[in-house]
Amino acid sequence: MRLTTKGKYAVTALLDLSLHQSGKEFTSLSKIAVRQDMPISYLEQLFRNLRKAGIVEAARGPTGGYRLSRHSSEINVSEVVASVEGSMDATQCGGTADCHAGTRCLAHDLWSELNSQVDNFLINKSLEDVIANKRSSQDRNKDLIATG
Amino acid sequence: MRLTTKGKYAVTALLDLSLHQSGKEFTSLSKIAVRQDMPISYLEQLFRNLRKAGIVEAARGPTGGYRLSRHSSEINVSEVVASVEGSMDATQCGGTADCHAGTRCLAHDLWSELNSQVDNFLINKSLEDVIANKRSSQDRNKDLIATG
DNA sequence: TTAATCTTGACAAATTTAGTCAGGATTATA
DNA sequence: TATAATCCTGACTAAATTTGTCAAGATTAA
Repeated sequence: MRLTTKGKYAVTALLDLSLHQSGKEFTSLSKIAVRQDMPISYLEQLFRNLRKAGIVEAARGPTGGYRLSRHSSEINVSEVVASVEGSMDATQCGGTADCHAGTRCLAHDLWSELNSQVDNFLINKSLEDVIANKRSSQDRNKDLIATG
Repeated sequence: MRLTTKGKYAVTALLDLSLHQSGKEFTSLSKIAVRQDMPISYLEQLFRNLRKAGIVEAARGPTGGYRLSRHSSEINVSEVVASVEGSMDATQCGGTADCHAGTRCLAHDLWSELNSQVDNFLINKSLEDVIANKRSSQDRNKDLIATG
């Protein structure tokens, strides 16, 4: 089970894309790179995978860049992470249950269950959900200021 | 967030220990190594940490080995994993929320929530629980055979 | 035509994981 | 007391993975 900066960069980059996308225009990687403080050449590598996975669309040339293929409510965090770093599977055997001399190891079911927990959580989190939580916390602060 | 063979070995080794411990006797690493097909020198490294964490007790000399410090129902998987590979924290910042130019990044709350999910799950799983699940699945098979 | 973008493949540095090794300390048993 | 089985410790190494970099090309708005 691994969740590295690769997957985290991908999620954050898409959140940035989502926040700055109004309508159908494209956002360039250089803008994301500056705003989120990420190496642009690394982003290029990640967006290759995001495009292959059908999560973003690209346009070349000036005014080009990337945009989400679907609405942010239709993209979940699990598929984003999976697209750049493969399955987060926690079992030693990749689910085949041949982790110990051809049969399932003592802990196999434990890791399987952990997989389900994590998957369920991430599949049910859309990019929109993540942004909404972020907003609501900001709104709370605004309210505090507004109401003094 | 990482869960590598280090943590998985540790959990499996303790499950083995728990299964073969009747009373207060000690089990040698060489037996665990053979039964679970793990490198003994690697186990030595892991058991250092498990001992420091107060999860196992050691005895030297012939008839020596390791045993659980507490009952298997009082040892949870989270502390076992943590003792050999440190926190599984998924945030980029280690929880300090300074992941993006000194302030929290767009995804900070998401990874924090993921942490809680995983932690809650693993803290509430004792070694005994894991073994019980294993047993119950075996029992089910026995029942099938017994009832023909 | 130019410059800004994406596109692709290969490469490289840094870090982490996984595992080894040699020697020492302790202790039950013969 | 000698022996052998164990734990104990620190340092080391090899392999894998992560985290990038780089160069050259293709596309396209202005």
